[in-house]
Amino acid sequence: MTTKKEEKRIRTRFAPSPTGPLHIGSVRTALFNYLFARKNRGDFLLRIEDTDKERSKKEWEVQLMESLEWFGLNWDEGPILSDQQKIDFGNHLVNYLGSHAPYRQSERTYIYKKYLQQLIDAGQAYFCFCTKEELDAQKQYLMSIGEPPVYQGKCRDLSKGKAEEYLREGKKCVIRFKTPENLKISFNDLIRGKIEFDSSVLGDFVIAKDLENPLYNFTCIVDDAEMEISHVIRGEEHVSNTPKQIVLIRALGFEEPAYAHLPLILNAQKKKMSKREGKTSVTEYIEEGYLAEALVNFIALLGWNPGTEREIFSIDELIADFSLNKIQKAGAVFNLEKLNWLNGVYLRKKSLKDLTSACLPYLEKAGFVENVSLDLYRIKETKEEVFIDWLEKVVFLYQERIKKLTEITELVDYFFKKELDYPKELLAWKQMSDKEISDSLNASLRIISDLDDFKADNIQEALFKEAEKIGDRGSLLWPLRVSLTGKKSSAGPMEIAETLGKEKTMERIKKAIRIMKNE
RNA sequence: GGCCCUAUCGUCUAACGGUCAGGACACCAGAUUUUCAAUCUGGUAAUCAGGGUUCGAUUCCCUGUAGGGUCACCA
Repeated sequence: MTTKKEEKRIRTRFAPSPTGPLHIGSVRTALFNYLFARKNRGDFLLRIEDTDKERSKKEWEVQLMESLEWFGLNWDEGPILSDQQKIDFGNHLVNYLGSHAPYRQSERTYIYKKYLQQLIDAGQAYFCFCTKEELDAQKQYLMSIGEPPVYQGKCRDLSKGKAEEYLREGKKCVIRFKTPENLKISFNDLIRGKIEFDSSVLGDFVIAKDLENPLYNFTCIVDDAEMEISHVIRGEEHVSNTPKQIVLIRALGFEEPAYAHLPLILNAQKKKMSKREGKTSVTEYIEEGYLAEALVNFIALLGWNPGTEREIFSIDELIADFSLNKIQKAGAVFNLEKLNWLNGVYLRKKSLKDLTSACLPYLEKAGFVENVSLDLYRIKETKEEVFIDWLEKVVFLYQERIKKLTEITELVDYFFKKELDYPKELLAWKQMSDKEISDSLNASLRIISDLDDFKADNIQEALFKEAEKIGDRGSLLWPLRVSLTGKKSSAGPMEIAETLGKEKTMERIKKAIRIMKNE
């Protein structure tokens, strides 16, 4: 005889509803489910909770899966893709999905119906014919006298005959669960410890609009049981749903999963992040040029810590170090500054090739270049053709300076413009007089025109030699740099000159000289 | 309002009941530098309050305070 419980396979799920873009908090929920499953060599499932037919849209479902793909959060199993889904999802996503389509609640109505009927037959659920107006008034009243605003059970003991009669008449109704009275429902939250509720605060809650239209709390527990989910890891806002789900689980004789409720991600006002203020959907962060690695690293550290002082983690390293008991109980403010820093770290880590290809869409969108053929681009304004290698040189100059991919366009715009537009005063380093500026620019022009091998090192050597005579590098380099970029801050002038090429460099210095002459 | 949860630098967080309360971001100063970054060095900055328990409390208990979540025929 063995008393040791058989090791249950770890199975988690991410269960979003396709009613909008993926929320940053949902990504963290997905990530933690993923990390926990991978860490324990278990399964990670995706379940689309689209029981709300009004609000659920296929477009959101597609976008949601694309976001998950972007983050690299792959799920393990699912039904076979239908022909309709292949059309809806598009080639790219179909290729990506392979055989792992997500579970969709809208396709599982027959399952819920079966269990719903079971509860009704057993007298554990009943039809309620109360009107919305009636219920609203009741709720108002209960709250005004400080009682929990729960259903008072008017239809609870309606006779079977009467209910059937109403049903036949086509009277509007819902299905309520007959919540056991005077019952303490407690569960052991893996993050928070024991949490207890009194069943009186639950009331006879609605579990379905009708047999064909079950509601969240019901579909959720049926699916979790059917899919043999071992750990339900979800946001803190679900704590109050848990006792409802537990009484349903018991009524249906299912096995209770383990629960872990994640602390919320808060905005700067310490409130639950909402769409109203700030960016909450991941698509916005993607568009702004945050990298998946950076976002994953950042989000993981929001409410979880490795127990060491390490800050940088790849997703595989997170899997290796992840554990639920290192998760924080209190909500965490989304700290954009730290995300920016982390993104910079990952941007600097990227190979130049990868970074450049990540920047290209932004450069094209800004109208700087257009793709001509494989590696060939055309600068839109000058019609000049450049190879990808050259674009890599441009990007390289700013690899250490960008925090987000969007920033690349304003940083490098001067490489793509025919004419630079800047005020004359910008050419002055400290208190330089007009004459000093002109002299400085002429000196740079002379030095550069004398140079044969136009490499940054050579340019620097020649320039520094001249600067020594003047005794001040700034008065030579600043005007030169501004003449090439039209900006008060940028990468170094020698590197820029090399990238620009001798001809353009000279053109721009000459232009600056003309500006000094007020021409 | 009822119920539930939470509380360490501005923010994310570390600290078997014994640490000088540690790290990271941000900020400030210095080094480097033509500028802006990057980089390096240093610095400012916290245990919500009051009671217990204990030789000793950030840590355990109670009360208060503050903040958050939730109270749908949404999920």
